[in-house]
Amino acid sequence: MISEGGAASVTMRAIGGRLGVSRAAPYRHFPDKTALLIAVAVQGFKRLRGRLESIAADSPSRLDRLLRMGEEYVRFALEHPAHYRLMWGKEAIARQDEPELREAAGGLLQHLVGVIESHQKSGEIGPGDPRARAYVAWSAVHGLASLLIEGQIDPKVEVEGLIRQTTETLLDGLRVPGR
Amino acid sequence: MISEGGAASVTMRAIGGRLGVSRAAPYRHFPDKTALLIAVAVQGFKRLRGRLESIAADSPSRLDRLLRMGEEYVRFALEHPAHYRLMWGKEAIARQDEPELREAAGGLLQHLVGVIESHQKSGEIGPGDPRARAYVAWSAVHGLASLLIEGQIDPKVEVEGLIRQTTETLLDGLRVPGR
DNA sequence: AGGCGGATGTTGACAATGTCAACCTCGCTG
DNA sequence: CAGCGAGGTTGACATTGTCAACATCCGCCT
Repeated sequence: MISEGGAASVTMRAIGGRLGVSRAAPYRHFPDKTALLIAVAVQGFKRLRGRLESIAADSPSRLDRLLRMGEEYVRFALEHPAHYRLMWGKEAIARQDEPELREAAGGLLQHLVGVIESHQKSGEIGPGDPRARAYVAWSAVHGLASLLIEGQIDPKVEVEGLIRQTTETLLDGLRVPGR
Repeated sequence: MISEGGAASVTMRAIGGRLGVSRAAPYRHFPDKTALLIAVAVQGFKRLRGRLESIAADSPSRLDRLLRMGEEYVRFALEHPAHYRLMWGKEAIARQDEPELREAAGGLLQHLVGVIESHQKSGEIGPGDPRARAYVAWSAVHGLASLLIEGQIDPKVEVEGLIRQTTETLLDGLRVPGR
């Protein structure tokens, strides 16, 4: 439903109708609309993580791996814009800290940190707190994904090229030894 | 109101009440709640642009300028999280392409492109489509700002350091000549 | 001065929505 | 076989965005 009509079209009543059930039925399964949306968001995080991990698995060749992970990340966001937006929007999900959400996002980060550490060991990425470097990498891809999704990027720009350039520039920066 | 109670607290009635006026009064000035929010978002873009331009103005020394612009960008987002979120959320602003919004955001981009071009001329940034390079830079700071605002970054991490590291890594990447 | 129009504001009303409470209705279990 | 709990239903309510009809008031034209 998110994909089809945007987050605004996701209403308790519509969910019920879609399932051939009444408007209040979802409340037997989720305490809140917020809780339901969080569950959907968490599922999104898990899918995204799965995709990134499968890339890391079948692409052992070194730096290539991080590059492809970044590209895949952005591609996921482009394929499921509404879903991706939901994963981030504290707007739609009006709640301070949902442990499940934090955990799902944390898993993603953890995976990235692991990859970065391995590249640091092989010297392809400069030293320094891998967590901080992971945040930097994450910022780059997340930022690009957001800009693309929100339509802030001139449609005339060739998207695949921009994605590649972003990931490569990021890697160039991370490669610099003295930091 | 956005700062105080989040975007959810911004209701037509509350706006009216705040101004000592009735609930429908705002409709004499904006056709829509969406239109009103867009106006607020546009104002946010203008303020942000103003801050970035003033930095560019009083910091003619070369690369330092881009660095400080990036830091200022993230700082703005941290100071006005709800406002910054509104500027991006297609969630809150359910509308396809609002020309005013696009124009405001475009202005920001244009300024950034100009700065990048000047640095390319002086050789501090590698050649290539300045527009594309601007998108890359924008992605980095926007991504970091988003992650910080949405509370995705471990609060134990020292924020100012992370901001600096992000901007420096970005610059390192942009500096690489052969791209 | 007098009147008129446009800008601004007000109240009443309506539909959509999230949510709760009271109630129903099975199928499984002690 | 009685009962209980999971799942479902309808009725109701407050909130909200929004429109229509009506009121008010200030400045301008004659």
